Amino acid sequence: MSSSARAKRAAAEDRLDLVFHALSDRTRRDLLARLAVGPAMVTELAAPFAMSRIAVSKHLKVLERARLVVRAIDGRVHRCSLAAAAPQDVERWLGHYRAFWHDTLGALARYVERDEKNGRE
Amino acid sequence: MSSSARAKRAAAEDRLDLVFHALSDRTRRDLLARLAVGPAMVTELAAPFAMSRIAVSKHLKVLERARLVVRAIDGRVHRCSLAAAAPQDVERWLGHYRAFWHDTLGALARYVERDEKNGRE
DNA sequence: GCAATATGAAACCATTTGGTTTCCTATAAT
DNA sequence: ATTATAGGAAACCAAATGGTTTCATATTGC
Repeated sequence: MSSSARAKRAAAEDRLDLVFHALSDRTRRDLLARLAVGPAMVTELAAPFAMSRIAVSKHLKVLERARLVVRAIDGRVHRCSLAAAAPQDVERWLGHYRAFWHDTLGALARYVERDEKNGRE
Repeated sequence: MSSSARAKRAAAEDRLDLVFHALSDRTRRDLLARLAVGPAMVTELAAPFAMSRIAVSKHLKVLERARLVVRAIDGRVHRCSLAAAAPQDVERWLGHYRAFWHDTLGALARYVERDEKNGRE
């Protein structure tokens, strides 16, 4: 149980790595913005950018790994769309800091405390 | 005006790059968590980690560049603390996606629209 | 069947990243 | 004055990033 909890925690950390890294690139944020308007295929997504289609394709893969984007393959067309579900772990993580920034300190301190108990490393 | 608006926007984008990148590393997130408990000097911050002080120092520099952490030099001691102010741009950015994920689509579409008008690129 | 299209795979390249170790410089403390 | 302490700087290294180009593979349209 403690071991599975640790495993789950490690996975959540990985997800945070993936999501934050995915968001740290302007091109990828632009792709998300475009996808927010509606689904699109890869070529369509790549068109507005001053870089090769392959480069955009790689960015899409990063977004997919972070599970921010999903892809439905239909014949030769790959239709990409924003993942419907919010990244809960990210929201949760940021929530603690928002609490800190807004009402100064309490919530995050509690978070860290809980964290220690939960057998971090 | 439109040129200065563009410049400001580019700066905001850079900030997003910096902040998201800073958050994409587990060590750095752990540092933030530690700092949320209270200010600390570099050696103190480095102690719990299985890496050199210099490595932690570099991570701190990344957090500083993203303006998530500030440093007050007092004699030979560098006292680091969480930046008091929330990264507004980040909050704003995420806010739009939160809106999308929660009430599906509307807010983000509006965001993108406004974005186009505001002379992106 | 054949040409055009949508896409990925592989190999490559320069730069950045996350680490290290080995110095060097201030400031304290005794 | 000497020694211990807090810290950065520089040089280095392996691995990951963000690009590229070239080639390969399905699918679709005629």
